[in-house]
Amino acid sequence: MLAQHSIKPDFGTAERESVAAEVRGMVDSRPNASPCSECRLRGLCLPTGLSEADVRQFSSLVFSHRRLKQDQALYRAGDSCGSVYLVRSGFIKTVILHPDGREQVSGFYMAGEMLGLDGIASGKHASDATALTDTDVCVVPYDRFETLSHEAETVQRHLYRMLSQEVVRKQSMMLLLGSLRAEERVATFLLNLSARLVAQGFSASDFILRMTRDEIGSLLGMKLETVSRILSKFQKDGLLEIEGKHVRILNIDGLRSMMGH
Amino acid sequence: MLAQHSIKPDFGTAERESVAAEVRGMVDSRPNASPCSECRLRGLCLPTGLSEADVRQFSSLVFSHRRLKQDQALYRAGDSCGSVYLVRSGFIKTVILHPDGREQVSGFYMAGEMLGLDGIASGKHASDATALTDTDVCVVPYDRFETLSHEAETVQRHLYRMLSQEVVRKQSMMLLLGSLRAEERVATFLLNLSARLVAQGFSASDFILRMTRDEIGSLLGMKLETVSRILSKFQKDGLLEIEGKHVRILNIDGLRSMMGH
DNA sequence: CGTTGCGTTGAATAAGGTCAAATAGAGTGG
DNA sequence: CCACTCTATTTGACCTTATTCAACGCAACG
Repeated sequence: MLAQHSIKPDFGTAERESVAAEVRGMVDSRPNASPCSECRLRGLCLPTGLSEADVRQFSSLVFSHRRLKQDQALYRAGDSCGSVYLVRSGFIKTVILHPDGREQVSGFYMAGEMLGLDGIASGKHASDATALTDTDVCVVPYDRFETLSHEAETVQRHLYRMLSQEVVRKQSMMLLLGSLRAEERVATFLLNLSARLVAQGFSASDFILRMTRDEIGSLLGMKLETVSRILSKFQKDGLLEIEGKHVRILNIDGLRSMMGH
Repeated sequence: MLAQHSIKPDFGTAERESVAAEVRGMVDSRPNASPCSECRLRGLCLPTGLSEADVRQFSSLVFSHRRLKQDQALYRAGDSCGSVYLVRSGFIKTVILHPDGREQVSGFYMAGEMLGLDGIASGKHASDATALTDTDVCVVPYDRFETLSHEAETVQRHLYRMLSQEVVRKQSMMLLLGSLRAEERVATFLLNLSARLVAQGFSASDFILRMTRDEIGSLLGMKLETVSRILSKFQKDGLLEIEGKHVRILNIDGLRSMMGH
């Protein structure tokens, strides 16, 4: 019932300051080092079919890059929010807080994925974002989206799409949390993770979990023991091999069939 | 385990056609009858502090109005989506579908609230939207948002905000579904409904549920029997009176204290 | 009136949570 | 390099919560 993800005691308070605040304070400390046109993730975070001019305009939106060490916060709930973020490399989790102190992982974000979209509505972030591994993000102040949009319709539409896509994703999570049983949730989670890793050119069947059982359980609305038991069961059933955080899917169709009834 | 909200057998196939398709076919059958500047919901669906010119521009976005009878669909999952909708009066539920046939209510929408935002990403609606009562909506083709945005930054920003707000709402639902117990969920639901009714000028403590126990349960990730039992318990505990769909909250603080352990 | 959908309630059951113990691993300081 | 510490993970036994199954009441409606 208590907060599950307590702050590591070995962080000094300075270290715990969220980076977002830091970034907002900067004028232009890190001009766009590598333009989007040369980024290997271009196909992931930019819409396909952009003209060179469009890409240049999008590139101009990227205010700076930001490096996070493992366990460092990108932003915290309540921080004033002027930017959205694109993950370049690494892994980030976002966590929502219930007034009574309970908290829940609301998403994991990997290369090419955009986060921070929940902060636009109120100007304050509605969740914490924390790096699960050393992570590199592009910082995109969204007022630039708004002003640039006058010139670049394609870029503007892209943000609309990203926002809508996030609604769709959260909606699927609602379905998962409200209608699927524990085994179905875990199978869905693994296959979703696998598919997203494939989009980055990694193996669909052999990967490392960057989060703990507790964090997986928190996202899926179940206890860590349940996650562990289900992973063990999947292994016993020959669907996958799991050794700590290393997953190898042995029977992807079998796993798929666990997703629905 | 089967689909819970089966189509009423007394609907003919023509009747079941979603209205969205119909609307898209129209050129301009119902020019904006009542401009936004005169709408009593202006404070709800428009950002405050808009200039008269801004309001006029927003008003020009509203393509047409649409009247739905109870149980009629506004759109269905898979329908191609060119508009978002603002509820003028009445009550709409949206339902997400799992590939295996299960379905779940993803939201209820009342006057002043915007729906259909999940369709922007892919150009196809990701859910069904069905009227729970006779309902009147404003149809806002969002390509107009995109083109008009060139002139009206405020209006454009408004859509960003609405989209982001929807992300926040879905996120709160994730927290509810993943971390709250059944009683907490029902209490949260009732108080949320109450607050939204207040925004429309209705009583906070005395209102009619426009949805069935099954639909409430579906939104909250529990069975209709559980909803019924919990409402009865709340009544027994003197928190509220319930008689069918008529709710009267007797102890709003008591109910609030049910939300968080 | 019979039918049908909605709601309530009770009893039995199953799914997942809680508690506890044991093990494995990673990182630390000596 | 080793002992120590801390955290993550696994697994078992038991318990709680919500689901399932079933019966029944009620109101609307053809």
